[in-house]
Amino acid sequence: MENASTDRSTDLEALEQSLRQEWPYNTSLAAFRRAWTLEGPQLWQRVYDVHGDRMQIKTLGPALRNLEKIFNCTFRLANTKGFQAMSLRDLSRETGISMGGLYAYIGSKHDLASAIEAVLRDVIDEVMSDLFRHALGPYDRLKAIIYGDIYMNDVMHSWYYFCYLEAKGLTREQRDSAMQLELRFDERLRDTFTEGMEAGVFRYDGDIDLLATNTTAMLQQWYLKRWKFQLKATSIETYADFVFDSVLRILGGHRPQSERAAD
Amino acid sequence: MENASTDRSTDLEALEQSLRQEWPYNTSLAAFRRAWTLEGPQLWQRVYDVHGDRMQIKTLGPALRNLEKIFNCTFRLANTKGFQAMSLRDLSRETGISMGGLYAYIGSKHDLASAIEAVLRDVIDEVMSDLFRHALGPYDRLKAIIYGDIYMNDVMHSWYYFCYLEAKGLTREQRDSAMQLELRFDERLRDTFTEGMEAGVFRYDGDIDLLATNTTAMLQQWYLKRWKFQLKATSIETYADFVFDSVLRILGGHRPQSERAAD
DNA sequence: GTCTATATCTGGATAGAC
DNA sequence: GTCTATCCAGATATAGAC
Repeated sequence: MENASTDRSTDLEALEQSLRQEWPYNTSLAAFRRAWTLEGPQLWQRVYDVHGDRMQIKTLGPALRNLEKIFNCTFRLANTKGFQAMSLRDLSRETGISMGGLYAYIGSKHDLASAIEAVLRDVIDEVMSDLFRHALGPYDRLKAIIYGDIYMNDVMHSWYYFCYLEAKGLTREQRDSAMQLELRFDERLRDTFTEGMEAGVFRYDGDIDLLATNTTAMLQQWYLKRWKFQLKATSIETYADFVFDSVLRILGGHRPQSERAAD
Repeated sequence: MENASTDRSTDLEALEQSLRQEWPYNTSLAAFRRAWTLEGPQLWQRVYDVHGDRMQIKTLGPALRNLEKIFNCTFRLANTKGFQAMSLRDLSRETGISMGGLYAYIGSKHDLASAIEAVLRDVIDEVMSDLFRHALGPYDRLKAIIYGDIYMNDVMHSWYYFCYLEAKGLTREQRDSAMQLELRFDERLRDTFTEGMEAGVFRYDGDIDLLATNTTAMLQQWYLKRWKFQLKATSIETYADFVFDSVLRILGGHRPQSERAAD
């Protein structure tokens, strides 16, 4: 991933460059997708990186090709009839891979669900780490969180939807980590609110923890209520604008002069 | 149900009496529970009314006693491991009723899920019909919807949670009705907003449909994110106040003089 | 690396005794 | 009205050929 350097000196460099600038990936869904390539071969490569050690197949060519088939068909089946209700025979038929073949890619049915959760966490962690590595003012930070998260929800829709609805099938550890991840996201929102209030950008005398919690909930709607948005033909930009606008209205916030930059 | 008269003349009477008054059941959770008795024997009687024709047992005594066991254990099992993952042998062990015994109360495993959905719909319909039979001003109507819905979510928590997460296991018809019910709820919120704007009680220039949609989402949080509210020890009154306050802030609304009544 | 064939078991559902 | 015993479809998982 070119966007997420793990090298310390590069981190510092990026951090300085980005001071007082907008997060560069939230200007549009198209820009986000171009920057983060969470689709196509790079996605399946990531799946292989995370899950490869549990596979018998080591040749990259067929591995990536079949991982794509297996995961995509799992989403199609699980997100309509449910993961428990989906049999591996269903999956075999749908992918065109035999039963025996499937087991060269997954250790067990549960392993498959587990891998999906692990890959999604990996992606979220990478994108959010990058977002918080940029030093943004509270207004731009809030904007980056909201737009970035909705874009990510959109690109990784099947993954989020699966993890939300099949959480009960995961291990205790995985459920706990998922809860921790959500709590951490809430905290980051809350800290952004607090920071903005201290800076005089927001003024709000209500319950700031609950506001963070419910902002998270509004963001999750983009993958949880897809049927409704499709029915009403609501575009992703419309929805992201709406969420941002709603939170600002509650917070009593407007973009401060000091944060006006490239945008 | 004493609260939901189907008699027309009584309807009109209640309607006149309630003009310009608050909905009488949203003053506190305790008041709501006292008025609507959605627990105990009356609840199982309702289950029997809705689902009884599919049962072999016709004697009311054991019927109510075992229905309570079966449904409560189903909630405990399904809401932890999932309905599909729960076997009827699990349910048999948990209830203390034999496999054969269970089948005297349900036609099939799927029937059980189906009955849960049907009973919940019945309750929602009854409570909401009553709410909208009262002629309230837009401010009080909004308050009644928000508090009433959260109270109902709380009392019927297991039922809501089950229906939300096991929706995929239901028939196409049932899923469609559930979606219709939610859309109708959104519409009623939206109409309340519109009415309030026309009356000058609210002023809002944003997307009113999305606001209704996301208000519904905030209300659903009370049963979807119970783990978070328990963790943070958020009381139901605190949460209901917060949601009402947030929507009012977005709408730019305050309680008008004209709607001040008994409260 | 992929397939066929098969072992093994679990779960839903029913028959019939009490 | 409730239980025991049993049937059998369908599920996961593996062995071993190609």
